Amino acid sequence: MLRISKLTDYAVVLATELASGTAPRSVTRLSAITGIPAPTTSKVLKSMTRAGLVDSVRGKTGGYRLSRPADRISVAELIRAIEGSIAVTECADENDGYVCSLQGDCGVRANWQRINRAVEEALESVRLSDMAVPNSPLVPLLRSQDEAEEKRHAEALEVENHG
Amino acid sequence: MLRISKLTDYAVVLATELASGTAPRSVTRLSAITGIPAPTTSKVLKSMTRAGLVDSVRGKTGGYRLSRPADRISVAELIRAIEGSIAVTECADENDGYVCSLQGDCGVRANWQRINRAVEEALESVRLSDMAVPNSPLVPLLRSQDEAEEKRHAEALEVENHG
DNA sequence: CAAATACAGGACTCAGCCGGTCCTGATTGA
DNA sequence: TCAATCAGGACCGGCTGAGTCCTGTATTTG
Repeated sequence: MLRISKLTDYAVVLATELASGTAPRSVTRLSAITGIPAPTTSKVLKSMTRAGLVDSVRGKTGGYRLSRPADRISVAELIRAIEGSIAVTECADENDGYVCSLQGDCGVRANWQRINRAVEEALESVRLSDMAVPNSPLVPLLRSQDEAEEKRHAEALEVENHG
Repeated sequence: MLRISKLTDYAVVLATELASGTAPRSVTRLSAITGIPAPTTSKVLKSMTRAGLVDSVRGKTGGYRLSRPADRISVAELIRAIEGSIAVTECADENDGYVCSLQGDCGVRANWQRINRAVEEALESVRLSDMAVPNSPLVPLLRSQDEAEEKRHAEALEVENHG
């Protein structure tokens, strides 16, 4: 799993759609285009508005439009808009006043926080404009040659064990 | 959010503990050490056993122990052991026979899959042995200087909008 | 001004699953 | 044989994710 919510997925789809024009489009319209149920579409867009990612225009010719160019909106921001903060583990949420019920000094905690940062930064680097392109060269996460090599090794081992 | 489950967190904690020795340790023992409730500890270890990450030994002197050296077990494997597959979005799950209810050719889908891969590879590169060390230099995910620069820029903008 | 169209902001519901417990075997060491 | 241990379920309660709906407010248009 390691899931992001369905609503977040919708947010990305809607944002991608909005990226294709500048005139505000209504919930009804966007719902029809994307296939996302109207009330849900509305709900998602409201969250995005509060997060400052889209602007809303009321009245007869109103609707929603991106508040910034698509290359200035990151996937991480979209996730945050819908889900609050990005925290892989409860104890990795740096904003939260969470107290761990397990043994006090589990060194694991600090490491989760770093993994979390890593994931967050990866998502930060993917922009809405990248998502709009069907096969853009996204996030070249693999770092060095040798790390890739080690990885392949680990995967090979794993196959042995699973197969 | 973008959460992994609490159980997965437990799995990492337990595995980390197991990494500190080779003799099998019982659920009771591990529960006492980690602070994780015994039945839950048992449940998690059973999943890990099925996934081939730990070996179980029955009988009076039985218990659990790692099936491999800690540097041969990745965080990704632990996650998979508990949560099945690693899939950021439902539609990004390559194993699943999921049919998207939205409009047919959303280019977003392929991109989610790639983000997913990126995250998965990042988690694959983090090993249990890394988690055991309080402050190991984990996943240097940031790639190039300029990307980091652009990121900072985006964050600055975001602060403006939130403040 | 009045009507129609849109968004804003909640309250509300329903289902799924996560976290947790417990029970009944099977296995093994003493 | 007895006690300790794991195996494999069933089971349950509560949270929250996904979705709907209702009331209010803003804006355009005739």
